[in-house]
Amino acid sequence: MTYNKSIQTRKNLIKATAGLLRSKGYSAMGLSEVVKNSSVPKGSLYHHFPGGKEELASVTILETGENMAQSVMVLSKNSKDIVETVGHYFNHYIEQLEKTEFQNGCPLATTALETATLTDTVQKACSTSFLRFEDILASQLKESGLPDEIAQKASIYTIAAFEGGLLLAKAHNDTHYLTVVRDQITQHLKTIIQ
Amino acid sequence: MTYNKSIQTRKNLIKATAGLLRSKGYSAMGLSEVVKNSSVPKGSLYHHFPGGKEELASVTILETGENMAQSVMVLSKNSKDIVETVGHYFNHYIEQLEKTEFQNGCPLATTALETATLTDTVQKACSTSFLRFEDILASQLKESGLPDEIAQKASIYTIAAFEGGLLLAKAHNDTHYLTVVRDQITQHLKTIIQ
DNA sequence: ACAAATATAAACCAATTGGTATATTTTGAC
DNA sequence: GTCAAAATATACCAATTGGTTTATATTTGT
Repeated sequence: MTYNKSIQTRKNLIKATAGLLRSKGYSAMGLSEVVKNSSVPKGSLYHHFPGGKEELASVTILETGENMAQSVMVLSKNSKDIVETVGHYFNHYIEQLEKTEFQNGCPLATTALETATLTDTVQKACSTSFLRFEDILASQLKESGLPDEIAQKASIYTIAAFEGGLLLAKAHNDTHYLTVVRDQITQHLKTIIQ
Repeated sequence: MTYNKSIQTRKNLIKATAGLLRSKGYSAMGLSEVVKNSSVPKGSLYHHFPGGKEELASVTILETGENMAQSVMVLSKNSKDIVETVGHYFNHYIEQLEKTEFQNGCPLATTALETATLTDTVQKACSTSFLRFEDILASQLKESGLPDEIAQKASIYTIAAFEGGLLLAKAHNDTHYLTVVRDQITQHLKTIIQ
């Protein structure tokens, strides 16, 4: 085996970081909390991520973006059309919010807002992750017959509604806001894909 | 005069806090930064806000919410209909983002996401402020002839799109995202108010 | 099996965090 | 003008922050 334990350590660090970034964001996430939640000593953290907090967060955010994109792909394979896919995606987050007492909203949002003008590397990681998400959704919309430019704009619009809905739901501690947004955006999508 | 300097001190503290909450959020805002930006000694801060950081942030957030609601009212008085009002509101934030190199997005969003599961008092302040905003917009939509329930839902949908657009614009450091969302939501509003 | 590369552990650091204590100054009503 | 209340200023605190160092242990290819 080639450094199995090492790979596991890295995975544990990223997993703990992802959870903390999602629930509390970048600034409130202490590295002491990361090492505690992952049962990894601090020395190992700096061995795997010499760039410290910024590198750890950047790598985690990029992996998170990849996971989000993947889950859209999986979801769309099990749905009859893009409208159903988006509906399911909203429902997944509604469940997450309720299951975790509103700790688990969008894995990127809080960090993206905080780091936009704080650290270049994390900001770029967030941007890349959102772009990945946007492109996957846009490609699904194109498959529904929308022209390229329309699809790209509809993708942005849908993600904006999604993020805004998540924000309001978390701010109010009430998933009602997310259901309202879900119903309206799916209605809109239904009308534009003939 | 009755304690003019005291009132000014309080105003300075709230103004500095508002700026920091808007650009960096709650966790990254240090009280040492607040007292520096406001030229107020730390002792005065705890005199005016015995509850410390939480109280200072809560009061600031509530005042910010009031200001946002007021600006919608002013804007709608100078617009021919709700569609124009919303368009102008988006444009204002587009300008703000560009003018401040993406520091000044939504004055509530970052703090709302961070504090949703961190502090009860700040979370409630954010919720109250968003609700104030939502109700003002809903009442404007009702004046355009929409039935109560439809207006309330359209208000939520509009604010979600707005917040999501701001989030994406900040995450990407690109106001393009906000213009796309603006165009689509105003188009939508145009169709529902006959 | 063994040396070289890699990873872990734990003690340690300066700087900053939110928050206090207390002495001094300023204020306004009488 | 006096005096009590209110506000300000400064020095201070323990706790935590991100980050470093160094010694030890573990894996690895050969």
